[in-house]
Order: sequence, then structure tokens, then C-alpha cells
Amino acid sequence: MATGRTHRPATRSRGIPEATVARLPLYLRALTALSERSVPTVSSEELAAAAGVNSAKLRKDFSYLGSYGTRGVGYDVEYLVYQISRELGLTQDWPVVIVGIGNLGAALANYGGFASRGFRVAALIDADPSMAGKPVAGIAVQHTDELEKIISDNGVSIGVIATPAGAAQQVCERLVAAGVTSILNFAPTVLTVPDGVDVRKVDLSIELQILAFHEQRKAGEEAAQDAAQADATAPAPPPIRANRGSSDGGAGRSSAGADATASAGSRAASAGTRAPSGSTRAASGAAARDNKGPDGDVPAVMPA
Amino acid sequence: MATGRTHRPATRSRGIPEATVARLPLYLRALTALSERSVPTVSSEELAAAAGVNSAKLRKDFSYLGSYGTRGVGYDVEYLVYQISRELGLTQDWPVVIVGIGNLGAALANYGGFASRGFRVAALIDADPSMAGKPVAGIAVQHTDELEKIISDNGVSIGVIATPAGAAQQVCERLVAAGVTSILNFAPTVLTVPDGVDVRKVDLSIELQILAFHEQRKAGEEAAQDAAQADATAPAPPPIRANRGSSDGGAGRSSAGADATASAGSRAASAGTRAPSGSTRAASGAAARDNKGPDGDVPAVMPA
DNA sequence: CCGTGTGAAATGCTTCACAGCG
DNA sequence: CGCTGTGAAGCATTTCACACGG
Repeated sequence: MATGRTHRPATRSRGIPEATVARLPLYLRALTALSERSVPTVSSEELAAAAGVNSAKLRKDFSYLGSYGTRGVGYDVEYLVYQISRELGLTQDWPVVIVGIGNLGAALANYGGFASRGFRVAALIDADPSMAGKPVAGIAVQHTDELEKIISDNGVSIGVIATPAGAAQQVCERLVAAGVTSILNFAPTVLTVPDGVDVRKVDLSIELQILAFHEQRKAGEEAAQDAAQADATAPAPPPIRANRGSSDGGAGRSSAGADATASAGSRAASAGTRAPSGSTRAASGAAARDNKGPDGDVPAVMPA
Repeated sequence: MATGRTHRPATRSRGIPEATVARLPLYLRALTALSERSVPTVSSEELAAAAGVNSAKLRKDFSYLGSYGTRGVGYDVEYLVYQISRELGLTQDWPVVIVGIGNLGAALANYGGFASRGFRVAALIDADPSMAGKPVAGIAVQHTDELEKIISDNGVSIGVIATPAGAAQQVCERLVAAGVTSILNFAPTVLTVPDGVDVRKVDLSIELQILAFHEQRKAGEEAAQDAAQADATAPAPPPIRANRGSSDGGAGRSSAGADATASAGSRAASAGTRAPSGSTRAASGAAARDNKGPDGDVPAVMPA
């Protein structure tokens, strides 16, 4: 969807897959650690282990950047650090502004990894007048009124939104209008932006829900279906009781794909299928309806 | 990677793709908002827009859950909220512990969306003795020594790690040994866990680096290659100057796949390709080497 | 002889497009 | 007649496996 477009065929051969781009920071981190320990070279096998991926994937990823390894030996750590940094654009300075200085915003402002990779917190912005002037992480918070001026004076192109959900879209629009073209959104809302603006979101609640899904599955591993029969507690079955269970369709398929993001290594350890504590929470139309701010589900982390 | 396994063919038809699972929370949020406005039904088109995906994807996703819609009409909001909640396992209560109560941990503890979806903060744990007893978000912080007892007493199966990178793996091991089988990791490290334990990570630094990559590309859109020639500042070219640019291989490929996570809608707005502020940061072997804690890149957010 | 670099196969996800049910 | 549900096509990503270079 979105508005027309067909993304230019890339200036030319520059076509690194998104999935690969998303892993470069991982490699970079692992490499930086090795660099600190003065390790001169690494094999794809070792580096892959340190980054938490498999070696085939890593080699393929690097192949998109060029041939930076030495057959029979491995990769030169320093050299690779440089190449990846350059590819990611970390050899230049990126001023960043953080909007919404609540607990989260403060945490981000204090985040060390921030400055260590070419990102510089150019300003902290908050809508609460009483915050203005207060130093957070050594930087004085400025009022939202200054937003546009700050962006243009500092040539900021990356903005971080850590405001409540209700304020996010508006802040986003102001950032974009002022010249920001990349946004990292921590507010639990879908931001609508013009073409050409990149948005990445980080949503705690979503991550937890995904974990819950897998957790639930683990629990029901042997207890099997029982929720499937929970028909009793189901709320108003729609109009004419929907016809469940598709005959077959391209649906089903096994897989279950575990390691959704990690899950490497192996060790002993206890814990074998642990049932969730409480019992099937009151359900009756309930589910996601308890305490909830007047506006979606604000992070309750900041003033307004 | 990972130890053997072949994931059971799913109790039977239960095979929801990971990608779909990851979107269910998004739909749920949009649906909850509609539910609050007492909207009775939605079409895939409308709901998709609200969730920031396209309708075909949404319909396909829902088809994995079953046939919950009504042709010619749409979906019953309340009913769908219930079905998705159940699928995600949100109809039960999930006690959660947060380890590492620094700025970030506190932000998470205060996060409203937390409690509103079936997650209950069962305890806040920190290694700093002086934190013990202090109330954060209305809950008294407990010392790490209590970790095992807390986990088992509360039947906690989901843990959130918000400690500095250096402490993460150790905390992770203790959580797992105590019975936790799902971990949400905010520390910038790769966690190694036994089979059967799910780990999801949230890494601010990585998200920013991905944005920087795209941002850099936007800038070089017309200024074209110029970094490609930056050979002058490159550090020790490995052994025998690696042979750049692969002949062709399955590499290249165009696409450039933008909307890495969002980028919907459309509007006017200014900002058209904005060059990053500073000039090519000192680079000379530099890149990712400035201020950095003695231990990787700790979130500098918490004591120890 | 080891480990990179990479075609090719396998798998997974998204998009298309349309049959068919209310 | 509109909108869902879904085969089938189109892409993207991962994995395999092995030729090739140092």
C-alpha cells in the first residue's frame, strides 16, 4: 500500500538485504569486543557464535559487503570493524534528539551505547514546562516549543520519540516537518509518516505478548487442547457462530519456528515446561480491558 | 546451532507463522482502541490501516486463526479481541519479574501497557543493596539474593533483564535455573540459553544503527558514491588487500526494500534528502572506539 | 588443508487475484 | 454487491554443500 513508489533500482549494485542490515550491528558489537581484547582475526564460525547467528548466514551477509576475509584464515577484526562501521554510516556523526523525557527518555539519554557508536544526543525535549532547564544525563531539557529550532540548528535527521502514545503522532509530525527523516518510536502507536521517512518501533508490550504466546504453547505441550474447548467463557460469538477450523487450506503447516530471535547454546538447567501461575484469568469478554489509560495504552512514563 | 530438535509437528493444525504471531499484538491494540470507541465491526481494510499493515496480510494472518469474519461485513470487534487475546495467551495472568532497576528498569516498571495485557509485575530485583526496600512504581525493590525464591514462590516464567551488559548472562542463568523459560533482554549482549528457553531482545543501539544505514543511503542518493572512494581513511587494509566487488554472484539484486517496519501513509511535508550534520567524523581506524565502558557497551543505566 | 565465498535448493513470507458466502 | 478466505504466484531469506584460494 502506501503511496505509489517502486524504489529506485538502487544506484546500482548497492543492494544489501534488510535482514542483513539488521544483523550488521550485531556483528559490529561482537567485533568491537574482540578488538578490545586485541584479537587480530576471527573465523566466521567464531564470530557467528559471538554474534548469536550461524556461520553460513554470517558469511552470506559479509559477501554482500564484499570479500573482506582471507580464505583459510578468517577475517581481520580491525578491518571488518571499519568496513561495517562505514557501511552502517557510523563513521559520521549523527545528532539525535529525544522527545519525551520521562523514565524511558531519561534511560535512553543515559544509555552509553548511544554515544559510543557515532550517535550524539543533541537535545532532550519535553512538553512539561517544569522540566525545562533540568539537567538529565548532563543535558538541559528544553521545551517542546524549541523543537523546530533545535532540529534545524543542529541538522538533526534522527529523532527518538519516548512520549505517551497520545502525543506521539503529533510530535512525529513536527519532527518530520522540521526535517527529521528517521524516527525511532517507543510509544505504542502506529505512526503515519510521509514517504521517504523511516520509522522503526520498539514496543515492550508487543515483545511480551509474543513471549506469552510461546510460553502458552510450551505449557499446553502435554496438557494439549483445553483452551480450544474453553468455548464456555467466550464472549458474544459473532452473528451466526463463525465456522471454525478451515478444512485445510494453505494454513496449518508445522514448523512452529522456535528461536524467534535467539535461543542458542545449550546447557543443563532445570525448568521443564512450567505452567503459568494463575488460572485462566476471569475471562468473559475480559481480556485486555482492565486498567488502561483514557487513551489506548500510554506508557504512563511521562507527563504530557 | 541449537541442539537437536525437530519441533513436534504441532499438536496438529496449530501452526501460526512467527511473522503472524508478531503482528497479532498490533491487531489487538488497534482492536482494543476500536472497542473503546464502541465500534461494533471493522473491515480488513480499516483494521489493517489502523494497525499499519496491508489488508491482504491481515486477512491471511486471521485465516491462520480460523474464520472469524463475516463475508460482506467484516469482523466483530469484541469477538476478535477475545480470540486474539486467547491465542496470545493473554486470558491468563503472567507474573513477570524485572531485574535491574535503573532508569530503564524503572521505566518498564511504570509502563502501563504492561499490566493492561495480562502481565503483572511480580517483583523488581536489583543487585544494589541500597535499592532494596525502595519503592518503584509502587513495588518495593528486592535484592538479587531473593531471586530464586521470588521466581518459585510466584511461579514466574517470564523475566525481563534490564541490567548492564556485564551482568546479563549471569542473571539470565539464574533466572533460567530458577524456572524462567522466557526472557526479554534489554542488555546489549547475546544471551546463551538452554534449549526450550525463548529469548527476545530489544536493543536501542541496534535500531539506531539500522536507521543510520538508511539515513546514510538517503543522503548519498544523489551525492552518489564518494564513500566508496574514501579509501584514504581506511585502516590497515588486511593482509593482501582484499579483492573488492564480487563479479556478480547471487549478491546484488535490487529491491532496497524500504518500509522496514513502517513507513505507511502519505502527506506533503518538507525535508527532502538531508545530509547528516557533521563531516565524516575523524575516521582513521576510529569508528566505534570513543567513549565506551570497560565492558562492551553497557547501558550505563544502572548501578551494578 | 582450512575456511571463505557463493551457486543452488529449501523454506518462509507477502502479495495477487478471485471464488464464493452473507 | 461487498468483503472475507485462500489457492497460487512472486519475493526474500536461510541453509546447504562445495569449489577455490591462500
